[in-house]
Amino acid sequence: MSGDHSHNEDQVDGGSRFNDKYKDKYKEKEHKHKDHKKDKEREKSKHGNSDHKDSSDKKHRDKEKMKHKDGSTDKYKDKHKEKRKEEKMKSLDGKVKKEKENGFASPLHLKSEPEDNFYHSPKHERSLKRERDDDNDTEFKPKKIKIENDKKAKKRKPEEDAKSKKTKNKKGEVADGKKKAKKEPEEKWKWWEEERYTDGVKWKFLEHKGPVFAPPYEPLPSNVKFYYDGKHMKLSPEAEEVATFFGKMLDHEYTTKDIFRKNFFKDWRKEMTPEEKAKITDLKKCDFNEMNDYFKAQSEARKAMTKEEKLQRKEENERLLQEYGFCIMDNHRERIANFRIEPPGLFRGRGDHPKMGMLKRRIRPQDIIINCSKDSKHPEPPPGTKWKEVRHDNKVTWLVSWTENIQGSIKYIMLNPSSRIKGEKDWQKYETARRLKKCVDRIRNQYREDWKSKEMRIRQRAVALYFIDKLALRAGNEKEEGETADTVGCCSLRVEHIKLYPENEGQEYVVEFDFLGKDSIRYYNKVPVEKRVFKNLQLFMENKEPDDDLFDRLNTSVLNKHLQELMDGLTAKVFRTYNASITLQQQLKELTSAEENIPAKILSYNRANRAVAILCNHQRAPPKTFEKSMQNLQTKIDAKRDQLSDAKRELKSAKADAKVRRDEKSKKSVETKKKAVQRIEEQLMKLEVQATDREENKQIALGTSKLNYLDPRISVAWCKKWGIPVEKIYNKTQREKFAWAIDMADDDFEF
DNA sequence: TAACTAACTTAGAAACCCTACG
DNA sequence: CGTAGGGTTTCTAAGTTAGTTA
Repeated sequence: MSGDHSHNEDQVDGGSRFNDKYKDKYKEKEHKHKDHKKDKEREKSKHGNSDHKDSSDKKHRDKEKMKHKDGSTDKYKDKHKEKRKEEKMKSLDGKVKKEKENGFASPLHLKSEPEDNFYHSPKHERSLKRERDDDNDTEFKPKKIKIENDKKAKKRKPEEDAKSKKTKNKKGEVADGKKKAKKEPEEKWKWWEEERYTDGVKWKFLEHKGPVFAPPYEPLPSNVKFYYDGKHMKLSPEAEEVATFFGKMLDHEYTTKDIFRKNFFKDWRKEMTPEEKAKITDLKKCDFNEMNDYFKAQSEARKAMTKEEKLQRKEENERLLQEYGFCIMDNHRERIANFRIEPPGLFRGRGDHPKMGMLKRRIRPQDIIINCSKDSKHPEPPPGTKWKEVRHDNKVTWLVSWTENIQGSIKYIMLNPSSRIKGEKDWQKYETARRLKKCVDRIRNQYREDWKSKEMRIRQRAVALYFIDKLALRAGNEKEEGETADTVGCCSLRVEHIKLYPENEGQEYVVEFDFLGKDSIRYYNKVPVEKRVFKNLQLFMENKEPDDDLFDRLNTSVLNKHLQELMDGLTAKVFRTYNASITLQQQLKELTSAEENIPAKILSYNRANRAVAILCNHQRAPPKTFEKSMQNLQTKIDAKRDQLSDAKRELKSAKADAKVRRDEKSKKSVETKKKAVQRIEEQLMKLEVQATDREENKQIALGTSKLNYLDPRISVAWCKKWGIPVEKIYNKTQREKFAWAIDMADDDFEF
């Protein structure tokens, strides 16, 4: 058997001696696996591999073997094989099925970042006045907030009005004691001009009103009936509530999926009375249609409400927002992101999620942990109830937490992205990425060196890092099989996810990636790689089954530990941030031309943004109405064209007329006509740009990168440089989130 | 060391709402 | 004035990362 392990050993062409210790360790781990099936599977695959003792394998093995001082093993990484195999048996076309229905198919290539300059990182590096080095620099002058300067005040006028309305309202807030403190300055607080906490403390004072619970269940009116096997059946309130969750979703594809139905039915039965349970044994015999109709009618009714009713609803919402949607954190009133507790319902996992359809139970006060300062006025639980706990932990940022019943994970209520606590973190994230910029050359040289390492784990680490850097892949943690959809990232890639082509379409050493990533979004890409990478991949894949891990000596923890050594604060995800931001900056430089008008410049911006979205594989399902809306737009364009030729014709005749008549009036008429033509031309151009933009955006989602990966200062600087109002790039919410960047970035900001 | 836990960021879909157009 | 449809907001799932525990 010992030989059977060989493929697991750390060894590379360099070869080395056999290592029995490792084998033992490996065995030990095996026994830790909870599932016996998995052990069996393990054995199976070992046998399978032993069959592959080809000469090259032998050669490697016999030569000096690379050792893994870390004693790393195959670890649990492949423990989940069995299930996957089973699934595959069931559906050979699993891939196709699993794929999201977003129509994504073709390899999207980032046109920029050509191979040849990949390792050249932009040189110019300059720091802004106010900037501080993210980690240790605290030499910030805590300026007191003053009036914003005129320019900005002007620019922000529209929202400012809205803002001040809000700030007025807040006077309603409790103003007791020293803590609550000084009246909020009416101007926007520039937290970025103040010093930060350094010691892991997130706040000194925190007060809030607790969460808003989901409204209690309202039983259906008696005329809305449920039928089982064609016969009316009155359900108990508990069973009825869960039934309505399903009834509401009848039009959704989920309800056609086997797993969803199975999970739902199982959980639903748990809520039934013994009688109901005895009777309702087959979901297919359940008729939820009246419920479905009822809820549809309800939403129609809501839409059809009178203005006053709508206004009333709005005001009620606003009241709730004012009361529960804000907290006081360190003397400032800050917006809470999700102050409403998630209502009960059926779990909607993405992709092929094994738990889809399970009942997400209602959260009650006794499930809730409150976090606030000791010296604050603690939120009251609803009458007759108790919180699970009230704690005062100022090393964390959340206000409320509870444990969710599907995955057993913890959910939190936290602050809005516009808040200081989120903003600082965001800013810091980009500063870390900028620090990476300074040393990325070194790191790239290093991993290129490591491709030649004698140690397998180092080679794997280096190749993985290359992918993360070049392709902006996610780190790829291991996941518990059967708990979530089968998706992967870089470190968890399996052999089946890549194909190697020594030569493909005229290019050498092409790797084809095809896997499901986060949210079960397909990643498909064909990329030429360096020869050494290619050879390494061949080596990593040797004697492995399709569902073996490509990087069996690597996981995210190992990788991140290594990265940490290369640069303080460096982790795998920093590469995504860095590459996204640097790409935007590069693309903006490349695509923006001074002569173009504003709409054209904005198109360029969107294209630069798009390059990033493609790099990060941010996709969306093409809107259902996409084709139609494209057509509509085309019709508009055609109409505009006609209008233009009409206007031109009129201009012509006006000109002719003016020539003959030579009077003021006809001259004027020419001028007007000229203007009209110009105006129409502009409109046409705008429409055409819009069409191009939309077409190019069909399956690409720009929002995610804009919100999470692109240093906003790059965009702000670009706007300032070209005289584009930031509003054209960022909507109100985005401007709130990026207020720090809008305030501090000048037109010469360099990422 | 690996498994587990906590905290926090990132993500696409769906719901909502506003506005331009007929 | 009604409405389509597109932008915005909300929702909550699904990741990453670091720290703790066994």
